[in-house]
Amino acid sequence: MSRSVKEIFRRAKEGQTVFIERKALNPDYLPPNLPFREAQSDEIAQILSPILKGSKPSNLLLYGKTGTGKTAVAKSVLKELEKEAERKNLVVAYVNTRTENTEYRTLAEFSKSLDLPKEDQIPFTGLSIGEVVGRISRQIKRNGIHAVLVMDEIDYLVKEFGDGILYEFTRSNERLSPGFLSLVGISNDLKFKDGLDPRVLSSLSEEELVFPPYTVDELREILTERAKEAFRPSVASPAAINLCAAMAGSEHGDARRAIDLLRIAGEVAEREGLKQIDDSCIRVASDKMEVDRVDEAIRSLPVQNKAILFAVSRFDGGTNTGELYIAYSNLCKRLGIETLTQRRLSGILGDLDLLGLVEASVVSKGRRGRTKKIQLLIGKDTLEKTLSEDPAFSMAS
DNA sequence: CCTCCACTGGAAACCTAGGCTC
DNA sequence: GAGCCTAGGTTTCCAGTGGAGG
Repeated sequence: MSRSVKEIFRRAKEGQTVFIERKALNPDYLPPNLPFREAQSDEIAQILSPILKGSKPSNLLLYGKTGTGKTAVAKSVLKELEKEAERKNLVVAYVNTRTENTEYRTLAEFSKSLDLPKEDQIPFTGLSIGEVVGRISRQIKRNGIHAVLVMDEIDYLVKEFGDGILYEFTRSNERLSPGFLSLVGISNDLKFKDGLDPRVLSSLSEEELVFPPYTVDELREILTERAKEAFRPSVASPAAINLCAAMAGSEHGDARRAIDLLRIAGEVAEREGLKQIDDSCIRVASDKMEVDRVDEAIRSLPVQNKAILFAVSRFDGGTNTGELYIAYSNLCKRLGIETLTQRRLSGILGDLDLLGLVEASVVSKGRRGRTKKIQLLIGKDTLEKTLSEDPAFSMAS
């Protein structure tokens, strides 16, 4: 072990590393230009441009699956917009509602960009949402601020807390005059509109823009560009980049995933002391990402779901609901945890299926009834290893 | 073509835990 | 603190069903 530690340090000292600029492959790195998103950038710029003449731009909604460049495009246009604006009362704010985690913190974060007077500062806690909205509105009105607020992962906010603050913001514009507030919502989920008040929806989606997934060819080009920044020359061969693009893109053109894959492959190569990323690095990286994903998915499961998953793993070659329920009940008794009903088990199986940990499909066996055919989709050993971390399972297996 | 199994999956009631208000 | 509200998870109840075997 100490030998490998020494080896690592020696390599680092000699600068014999594959990276020049590792952060070019970080998930939140904003590259100087965003290939294949020119159309979207232009359109957003077009929609927001009235603000430079002092009038209110339409609200805007951006849609697209993860890794289609929504956030990056939005951020880069805003950066440009800020540069362009000579007016001092232009405020551009970006908030990710998921990382802020609550309505209150989302608003508090926004308020930081508004430069509230001392007596109106938003404390960590203690105010009602209405009061916070009030202070923000007052400030916008008083100083005639022209504000653009980008709300990333807005679907999360709506799912967790409803459309209350969106409602406030979308209909408050008369009260803000001479200032105004334009909203740019970013969502992964097309369905989130269902839960919205129709008035909010129509106001929020005055303009809509859909981000299509990247094709494999596009991913390849994106990766090539990033690789040029991130790695020493010839570390990432075209063939390696091709493979990354193909592996990550086969599902749904997720650039984030592709970039992660390339970064991890680079880390693998570095660790192995290679000067080039080869196919095996990428496969190792891909496996690692998959294992991490599964691991994380299992770890964050509630006990009951874990127990059911464990029960499924007892059956090689699949099982069905009735059989599984018996096994599961016994397991619960053994572990000393509550036993849920069969109805519930059926529901949880559906969840596990959605997570891709288990395959559960309804089959009919004619006279012998209908049931779910259930199969474990992940390695038994990974599962057992991860589950054994949970104290409730220490004496299982 | 009908039966009838072994469940499925919808609907609604129930049961907490947590947060908020007074 | 008591009282109220809400959100999730769970249970209860039950009508519904694909298709092998009659």
